[in-house]
Amino acid sequence: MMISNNRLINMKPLPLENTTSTRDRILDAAEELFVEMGYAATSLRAIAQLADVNLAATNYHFGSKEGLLAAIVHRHIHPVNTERLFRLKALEDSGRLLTLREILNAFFYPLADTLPDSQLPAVMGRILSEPESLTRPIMTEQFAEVVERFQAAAATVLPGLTEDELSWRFHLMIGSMIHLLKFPTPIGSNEQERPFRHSIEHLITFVMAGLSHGQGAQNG
Amino acid sequence: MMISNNRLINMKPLPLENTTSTRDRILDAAEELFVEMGYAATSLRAIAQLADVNLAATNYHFGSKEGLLAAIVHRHIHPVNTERLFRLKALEDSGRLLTLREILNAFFYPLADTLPDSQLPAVMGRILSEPESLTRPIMTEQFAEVVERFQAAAATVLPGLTEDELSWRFHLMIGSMIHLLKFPTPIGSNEQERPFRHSIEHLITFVMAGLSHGQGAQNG
DNA sequence: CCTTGACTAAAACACACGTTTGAATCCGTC
DNA sequence: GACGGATTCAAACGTGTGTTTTAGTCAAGG
Repeated sequence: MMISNNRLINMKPLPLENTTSTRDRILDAAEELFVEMGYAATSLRAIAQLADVNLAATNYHFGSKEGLLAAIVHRHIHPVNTERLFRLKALEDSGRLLTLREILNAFFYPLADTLPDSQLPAVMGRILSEPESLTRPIMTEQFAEVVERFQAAAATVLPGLTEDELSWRFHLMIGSMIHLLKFPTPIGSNEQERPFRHSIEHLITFVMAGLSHGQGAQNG
Repeated sequence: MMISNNRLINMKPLPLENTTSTRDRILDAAEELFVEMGYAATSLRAIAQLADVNLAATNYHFGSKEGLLAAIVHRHIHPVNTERLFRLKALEDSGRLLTLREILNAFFYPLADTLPDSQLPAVMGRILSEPESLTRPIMTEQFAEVVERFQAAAATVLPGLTEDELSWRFHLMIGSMIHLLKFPTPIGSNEQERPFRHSIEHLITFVMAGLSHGQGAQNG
């Protein structure tokens, strides 16, 4: 990703204009098209047209197409991860003995709570499904720390599991989560649309069973 | 997808040449590159070069880039689905009362058994993560029937679940499966490479707990 | 009022893409 | 050994891509 030569490209605090800024219109349009077509199949021209913005504006504001992607991811996932760590810290600071359910709540519910009605599920579901070469830098930068922290927390309430076994189960848990982001309701079901919280609830009970099976009493 | 004007494009029985045919070399090369770069980011020119084949050969043999993708999927998934249904039928014909474990075995193990040492996990993991517009026709054509059949079988051994609840759990199960195809071992773990059977075993115990929680005794 | 810097506009650049064409070559069959 | 369909080949077509350039607009500051 080339760095634009005259401007920091990523995290500029919004200038709080009364009308939507060019920069934000690009982010919104790009998001919509990435979800629909995938990253590679979405052209900057299509983004510029949908955002009603000049073609060069994207490269001006984000340096490159990849920089644009990074900005989209960051906008969605940064507040979620902040909230996740905040909730986990609150749990740990309570001094109580935690339950697995509490830990999973702290991990998953920020996906639904932090930016209500946001496009987060669709956006992240699609982006996390892009080829590894595109995904890996984003995954590691945005996720590694959080997953590690939560896996450590889970280890304390699942003392019967080896580290390897726990990482296997976490691995599969992440798979369920990504799939649910991409398809928030069962495919081919007549389930009507519901708040994402509802999907999260199914996810938590499912993975809680998967994480804790073979242990003693399931807490939570 | 355009149909080539002088040839059926998909299912020609291999001519059994002593040396690898052009058609097969294209399939092998395309597979490798699709896995690495994704569909959209892989050019026919790169495929032709890797396969040591003329650029026009792909369109000659498969009609279009999309036809090539369909042929790749079919080559991997058709024998697996055949084997899945065969094993399920064998179970059902036994007249016994089945266990959930038996049904899941019949569903998942063909992924590892049917084409030993094949590229199936990587290939399908990547392709199933492509944008929906590309994926959907493939999913429905190749998967709908099998999933429906197995979900019906699972319903008989999980009588305590509503149809909606079961489809939710199946939905999450498929997510774990796809993720496991894409990443056969936990990310960031020091787990060494193992046969795919080993990943499958983790998958089955994980989803078995997720599918059957809240039920009575877990059978299998 | 002029300057400055952030931003937008229009056009072009250089290149890669999927696909098509039409001739050349292979190869089993008559 | 010539015919004919199957396959391969080199070359080109038309289009779309991400990016860059150059000029222009606009609002605030000195």
